[in-house]
Amino acid sequence: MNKPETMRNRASGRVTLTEVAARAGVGTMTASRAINQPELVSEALRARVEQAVAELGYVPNRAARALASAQSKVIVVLVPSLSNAVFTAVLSGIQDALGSDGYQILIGNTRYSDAEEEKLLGIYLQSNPDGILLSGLTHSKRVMDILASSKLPVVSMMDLAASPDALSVGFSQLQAGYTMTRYLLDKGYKNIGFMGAQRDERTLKRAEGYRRALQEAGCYDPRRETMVADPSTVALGAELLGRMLSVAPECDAIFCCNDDLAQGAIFQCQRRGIAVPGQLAICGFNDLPVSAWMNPSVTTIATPRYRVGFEAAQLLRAVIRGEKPAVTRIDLGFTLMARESA
Amino acid sequence: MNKPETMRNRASGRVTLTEVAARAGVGTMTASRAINQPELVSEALRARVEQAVAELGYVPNRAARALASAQSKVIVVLVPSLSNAVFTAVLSGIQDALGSDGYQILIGNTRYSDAEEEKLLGIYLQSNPDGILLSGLTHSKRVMDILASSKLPVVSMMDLAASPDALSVGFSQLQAGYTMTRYLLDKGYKNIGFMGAQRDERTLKRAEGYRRALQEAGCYDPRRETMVADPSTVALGAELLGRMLSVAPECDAIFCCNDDLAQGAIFQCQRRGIAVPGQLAICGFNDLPVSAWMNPSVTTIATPRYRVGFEAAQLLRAVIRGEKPAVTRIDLGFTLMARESA
DNA sequence: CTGAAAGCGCTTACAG
DNA sequence: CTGAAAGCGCTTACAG
Repeated sequence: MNKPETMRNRASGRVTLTEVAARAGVGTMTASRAINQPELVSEALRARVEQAVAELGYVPNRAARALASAQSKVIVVLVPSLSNAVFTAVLSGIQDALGSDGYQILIGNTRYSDAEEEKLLGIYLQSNPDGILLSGLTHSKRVMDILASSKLPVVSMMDLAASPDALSVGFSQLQAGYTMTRYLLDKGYKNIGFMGAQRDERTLKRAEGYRRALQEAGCYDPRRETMVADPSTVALGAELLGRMLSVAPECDAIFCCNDDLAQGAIFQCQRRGIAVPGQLAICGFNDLPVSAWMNPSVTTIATPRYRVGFEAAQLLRAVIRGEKPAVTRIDLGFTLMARESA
Repeated sequence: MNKPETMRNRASGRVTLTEVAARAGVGTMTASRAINQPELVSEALRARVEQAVAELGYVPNRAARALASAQSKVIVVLVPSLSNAVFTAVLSGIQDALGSDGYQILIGNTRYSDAEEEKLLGIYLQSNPDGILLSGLTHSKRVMDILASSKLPVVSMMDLAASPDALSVGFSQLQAGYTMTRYLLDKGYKNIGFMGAQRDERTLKRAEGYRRALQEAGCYDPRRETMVADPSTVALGAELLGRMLSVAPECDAIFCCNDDLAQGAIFQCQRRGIAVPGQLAICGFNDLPVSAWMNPSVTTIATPRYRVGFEAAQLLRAVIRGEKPAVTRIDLGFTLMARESA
């Protein structure tokens, strides 16, 4: 009566659509339609199939569906960090934009490494994704090649692409760096330093904006620029402040490429008895949660990361559906938050 | 010569194993073996297949593999939050433990919601995962039912299960809450308050430890307990401090269920001119990055979240491989960090 | 509105 | 060490 052991071995042991259909007394593909396109099926039939699903505890097999339909409903997201609150906010935006649409989001953490990005991309491409969300504009040659040969739609997040052919959602990192530096100049600071970590694309662009503003004002001095490859943390901010002050004690203001650096620098000043902003002004970037509350509160650039994720996901979805987006470069801007520290 | 249009329609357009095999002049399944179990194949053959893979740019189709092998190599991870640094550290640990093994990690953010947890579980079960990593011990009846009927191996993270039949990796949240409160009592504080957010399982257990210690010492007063459902943030800590002080101005110490609450409370004290710990001692939980650096530095409990993720993933993998683990309840402990704020 | 047939791209037994 | 056949669980044309 039962199938012989060897015939059962291949099966997953789960309830299949065929069993649901049999129970409902319909064909397999009618059952499929009743579940996936209920509007194309008679009311009574839908009810019968639904009941069979419930009774049997049927769970669709996504792998089978992906294989048969050549559509995975998977979207790959690559972010450089999960410990950075900026990118977890981006992820929230993506989830909110995509979650309800049956998409599965594959999150890859590249840890600011090109090699890791290549590896993750290779692995995630095996899932035959419908589209890709990438952080930043700049990627290794191999990543660009892989992306090109995959022919998949890609949206870049956090910065604005130069070419309107590329899809991007974010704001000008360079502009933001420039704006913050201009703010410090307008406040009368002259010897303005820059502290950067990670050497990632966005930090470098902010530094470029910083440099440009100072050069225009005729007070750029490369001695006042400190850039390290380590990840951005409060501890690093504390350390870099010491380094900066020993190299360039004349600094009257420091622009930190991220808020955690600024927070660490301020804590270090407090320990050393340096008044902020009295003796030294310090500002950050991103407006992380602690910045508005600590004393002194941190002057910074608030960035629309949640919306970046949300809009990027929306844009990608539109392209996947075959729409030709009117705007390919979505500028979400940024906001200078003038507070106590600078 | 070409297949008619209608025959091609179903295909994904990607290079298949069959094409790789043809190019290498071997059978499909030999090609499969050369790729997946190269040690079972002759050196020369492996080289030929490898070359064909490279020339054609072959990317395996994960859905097809999952379907044919009834093994998805997918592991589902459900965390209650991504903005909480505790869980991003857990995720890092999981990735490090699993990443190199070909596992794909499906991350679900339940946002501290039972309904969301049920929904995510239902969706992720469609991917036929090999195992599940869950945060916490307590879940809704529906989640427990779904889990049971899935028959999948499950490891609970962050706390220790009562039963040795369940797999769990973490530490005793209750013990930790007790320990912190004992520390405050030993320092001579009598009117010790508790500030909690989220009302999640772990917060409730820490509160229970707090209560137990105070009851033993004969100085428990429910008026000094403030618990809200909102997510734990610095801003909330600042707000709750105000609330606590208006209800129970006699407080001489406050135990916050999370560091961000403690940080917010301390910032608020600074704004109100309340000396910490002179007039009011404040301590937190989890040892988040800012806590060691701010002034005053925050007395807290350091929790081994990275290792929780790492060990939980290892344990799950062992069970998936069919091993019977010697220890089903892995206690990673916690460390009291006595600093300046209490 | 409903269904039988074919096929998605791979792997599992099995045989040589 | 190597391979032809069957099948995983679903959906896509196509026909009625």
